[in-house]
Amino acid sequence: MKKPDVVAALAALAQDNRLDVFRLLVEAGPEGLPAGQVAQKLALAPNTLTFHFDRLRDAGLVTVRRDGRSMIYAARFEAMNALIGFLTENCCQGSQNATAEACAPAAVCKPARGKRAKAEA
Amino acid sequence: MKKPDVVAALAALAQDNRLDVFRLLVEAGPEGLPAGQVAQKLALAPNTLTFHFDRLRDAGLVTVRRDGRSMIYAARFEAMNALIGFLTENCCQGSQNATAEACAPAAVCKPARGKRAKAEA
DNA sequence: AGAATATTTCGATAATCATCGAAATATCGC
DNA sequence: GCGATATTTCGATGATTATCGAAATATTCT
Repeated sequence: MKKPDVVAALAALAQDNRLDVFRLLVEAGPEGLPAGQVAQKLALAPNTLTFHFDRLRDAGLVTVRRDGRSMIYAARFEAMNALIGFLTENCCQGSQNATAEACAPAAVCKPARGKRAKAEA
Repeated sequence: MKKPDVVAALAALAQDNRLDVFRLLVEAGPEGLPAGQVAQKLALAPNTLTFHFDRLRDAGLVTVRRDGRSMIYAARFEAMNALIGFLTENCCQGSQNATAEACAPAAVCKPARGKRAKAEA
């Protein structure tokens, strides 16, 4: 993943509603969700949602396909992993220098099936 | 790490120059770097750089301390790890559903001392 | 074809952002 | 205290952003 793509992905996720949208799609899994369902769950105007979907799509974080009159959006886990990979490699090293804090090793993409532990907030 | 903090951190990193600044600080390690040195390495005007530092600082991604007439900025690895943790937990699950692509497990904060492998681009 | 549903496109608007030049502040060495 | 160095503050500016209402497009059903 090259830097411009990383910046684009970060920018796409750096917005309240968009982060919610993406998280919802992640939770929904590879099947994805129809735009309307996302709009309803997050209480977003359909045109505003289109705006956000476009940005997530431009950043390569989601895909769309049509199903009847619905548009089904789905998270691209591949892209998300590439992003995390970049951040990990480029923005989280030097940890062995760190004093006490810092760098609790953690696995990327843990199984976490059953309604994960509410994620703290 | 709560969602607003996550959004703030993502926004802070979602800018070309700022991502460079942060990466430089990460590379520099906990010791940090004087503002002037960062300005020089990245060819940024000092006032512009202050602007970016402020944003990184508001997002909790860097710290400052004064040393003589220099201001020394340093990356907060702790915050970076929290961010990666959030993304991993909240935005990278459902992987076991994923078909082939997706979710190559990787360690957060690998040692990576000797001038890491150029990071692809 | 015509009504209904799902989503997108268009145009406008207020807010935030990145950058700049000029001036201010803090610290050092003399 | 004075000149020099390092960085920040201030004010302005053009660009991008998120949201909205209204209209357009696509698809299904009858």
